[in-house]
Amino acid sequence: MSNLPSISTDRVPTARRERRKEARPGELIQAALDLFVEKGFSATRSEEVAARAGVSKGTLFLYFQTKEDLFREVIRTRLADHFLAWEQEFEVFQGSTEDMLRTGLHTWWDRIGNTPAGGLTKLVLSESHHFPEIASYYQSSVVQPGRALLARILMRGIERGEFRAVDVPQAVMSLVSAMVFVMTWRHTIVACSGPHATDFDPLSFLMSHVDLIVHGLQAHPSRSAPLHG
Amino acid sequence: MSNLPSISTDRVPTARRERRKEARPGELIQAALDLFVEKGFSATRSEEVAARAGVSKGTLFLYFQTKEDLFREVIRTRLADHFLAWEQEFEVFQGSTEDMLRTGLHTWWDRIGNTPAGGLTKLVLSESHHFPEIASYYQSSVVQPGRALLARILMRGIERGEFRAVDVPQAVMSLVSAMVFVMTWRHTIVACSGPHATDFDPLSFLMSHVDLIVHGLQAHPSRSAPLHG
Amino acid sequence: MSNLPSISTDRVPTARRERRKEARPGELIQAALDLFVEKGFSATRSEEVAARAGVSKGTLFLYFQTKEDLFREVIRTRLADHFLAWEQEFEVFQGSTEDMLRTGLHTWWDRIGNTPAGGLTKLVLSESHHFPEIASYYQSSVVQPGRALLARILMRGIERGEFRAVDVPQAVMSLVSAMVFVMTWRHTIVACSGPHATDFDPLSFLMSHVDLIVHGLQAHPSRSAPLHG
Amino acid sequence: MSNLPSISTDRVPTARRERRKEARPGELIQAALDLFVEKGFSATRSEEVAARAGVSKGTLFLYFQTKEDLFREVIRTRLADHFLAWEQEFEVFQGSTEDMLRTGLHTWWDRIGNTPAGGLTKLVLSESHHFPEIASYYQSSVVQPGRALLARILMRGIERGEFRAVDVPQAVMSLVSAMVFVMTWRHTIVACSGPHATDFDPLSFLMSHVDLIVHGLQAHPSRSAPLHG
DNA sequence: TATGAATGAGTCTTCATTCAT
DNA sequence: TATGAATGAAGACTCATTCAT
Repeated sequence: MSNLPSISTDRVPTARRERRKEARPGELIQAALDLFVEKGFSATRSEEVAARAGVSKGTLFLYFQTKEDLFREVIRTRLADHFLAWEQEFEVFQGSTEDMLRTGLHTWWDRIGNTPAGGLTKLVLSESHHFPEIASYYQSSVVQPGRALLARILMRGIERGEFRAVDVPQAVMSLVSAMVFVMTWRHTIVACSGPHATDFDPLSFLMSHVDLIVHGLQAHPSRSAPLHG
Repeated sequence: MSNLPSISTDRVPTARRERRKEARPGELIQAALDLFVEKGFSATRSEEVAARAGVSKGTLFLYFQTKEDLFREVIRTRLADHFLAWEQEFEVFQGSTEDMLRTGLHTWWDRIGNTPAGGLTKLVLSESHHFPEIASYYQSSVVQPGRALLARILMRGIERGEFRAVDVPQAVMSLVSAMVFVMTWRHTIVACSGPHATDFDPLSFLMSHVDLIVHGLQAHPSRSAPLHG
Repeated sequence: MSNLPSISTDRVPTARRERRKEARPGELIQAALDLFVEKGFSATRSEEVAARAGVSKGTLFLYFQTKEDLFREVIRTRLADHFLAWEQEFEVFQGSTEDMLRTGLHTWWDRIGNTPAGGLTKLVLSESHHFPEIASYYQSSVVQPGRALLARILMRGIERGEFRAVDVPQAVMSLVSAMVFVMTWRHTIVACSGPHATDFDPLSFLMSHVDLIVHGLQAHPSRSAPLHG
Repeated sequence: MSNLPSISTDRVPTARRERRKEARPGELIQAALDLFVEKGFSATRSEEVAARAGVSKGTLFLYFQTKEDLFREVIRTRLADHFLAWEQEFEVFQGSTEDMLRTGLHTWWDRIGNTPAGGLTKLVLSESHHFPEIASYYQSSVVQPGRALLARILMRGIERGEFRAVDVPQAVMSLVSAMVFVMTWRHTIVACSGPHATDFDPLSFLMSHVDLIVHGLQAHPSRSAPLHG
């Protein structure tokens, strides 16, 4: 691996050491995400994160000033940075707003909710007393953009005459509450109760929830109801 | 049950000191509830709890084996013991199931959600990694009874023809998610963001949420909705 | 020892535990002084201090908030608190001011310079970069009072016509410099060079220094010189 | 000695890079001196020294085995090597010994005391616990030569009948103490107290000190003293 | 020669819990 | 019952030094 053809220039950053430098942060963030979600933020020792990423304690602090910083980066790369893509997908979506909501939540579940990243929300809640700045960062970089995106979807429905002119921010929260809830549930009750947790399937709950919300939102609820009866 | 007026018990506390002895656990639990909610569980030192209750550190451990034990007792006396009363109120309720839902959530908000006890849910979530047993206990003594109570209400609505025959457990969760959400929100985002948190009023959100859910639940949605009455 | 006659009241703080509480701070300060002077402040681990005082690490922090705090207390009790007594001795001194100076420095050498406390000055110098507040504290609680006391002595000499009307603050510094010097020397050069340090006796240097300050080097300094020729 | 104009040495550095190679140690030493004095020895990270000298961390360790080595070299090149020149100046001095003392201290102040090199003494004191060898080295290569030089001056005064036949080594120390004192003071108290440190001017103190040493405090010291002339 | 990524030893402080009184 | 002095485990972060390139 370190014997790449030395054809081109004599000082190309090809060496193992060089390549690691670019890969390290991502490896550390991945290790941190897994361990934080698995054991909690405070309960995870920074040395464990380093060890799982295959480096020593000191190396971790070469890339992240503090453990809190690492946490912030995990949130940024695993949650906050997704919004740009989502907003673009929103722009090009064709179809009914009801479908949009279902597709949106389904996609979110696949990409976030049902992945380790879904555990971050609970971590932020758990550590908000100890690390208020993290909670603040999460609020501004994840919650606000998320609410804004959902609000645009609901307004699209209202503008197109698909939905009633309900209080959009409140309705957004009705959706957010379900998303937060399934993430929290998965990493609390399920993690503790184990097997009999099968009486609650997050994705099917999300779809039922959207169903309920949409029926509640519909401008002409009578016709469409049979679709999901 | 042990909090009945002390008329017929076998230990009538005559002396002042005697009375303190019996009151101690309650005073400690109250102090613990307030401090845990205010500062978080791990951030609250046992000595602080003792001090607020007016006793010394050692005395706290005379009544509760560990800090975790104290936490469990707080949950039991401040949350779990409420369900008996609620179930009785449910039996005698007269009126539409929609009213019942609104009244129920409103009452819950006044008695639990908007009191320090409402902060316990977030504490349980936050500490579930450290104390899975407490999460389990909360699940069986608070969540399950709560879900059962809400399920009975929804089934009442369906039986009386007021609601569609939706998936009851899922719909219950749609309600639970909002309740959990407002409690969590109050003690996380609001606590951190401060003033501009005024864009979210928990009670009005709850009512909006019920509104949305009920519209989604209604058997004949077209007639009933004076949209924002 | 713990079986003292239980005659008087039943709750006298006679017990071993009680008595220790009052003795502990002093024991810890003594242990800290010895170790700090012996090994340096930073090089002394707090656990060592505790161990030398015969207690555990935690106990140290029961009496002193931080290691820096402990340092400050060492300075206060071993240096700063002496000034009151010295000022009283100054008031009642009878005799020539030259004698006063000699007696003062001699006393200082016996009580401070030649004891472990004499090592504190060098510690303060050494740690002034890391703990500027300590240097500040030392400056205001030791240096300033010390300079003030010496200034009063010199002014007494001037007022009584024994001394020339020299620049008092500067002359004070000439004395201070020697005091600081002998303390520093003892704990630096001597500590490192070992045996051949015998070419420098601090006390006799101090006396020679006073002699020089009072009489100067000049070959024809009038009448008074013969006194100490 | 090795800093003579590079005329006749056997290694004439032709290329620019070649010149850098030879200049490196000096640049690193200069950077180290400045930073050590400014921030203290242990508070200065090796990387900072390298950075200020315009090289990378690794390069520093190419020229100096350890940080302690670098410290030793700073002392050698910036202090120890001055004595040769001073001794030559001593030989050719014309004038009274009192003038010689004044001139000597004044020169020392300009060339050492008032330059970054003056901070080295305090560094040696501060780090003597950690690096006793350095203190030893300083003692033999700076203190002893310094004392010897001052002793020769005093003895000149005695031989020429200008001074009393005092104990020369002790009197030397009286001068040394002031020199050490002003260097220490500048880099400790002043660095911490800031502005109001203006009540102490090192050079004027040095001159006052020489005045006192030479003339003494006495009120009637005969003809010789044009008191503040 | 020069670089800079990687290493890992070392320490203060908190606080739940105990137990002598 | 009540006290409060004492215990001791546990973990983040720095930086001199190395060595692969």
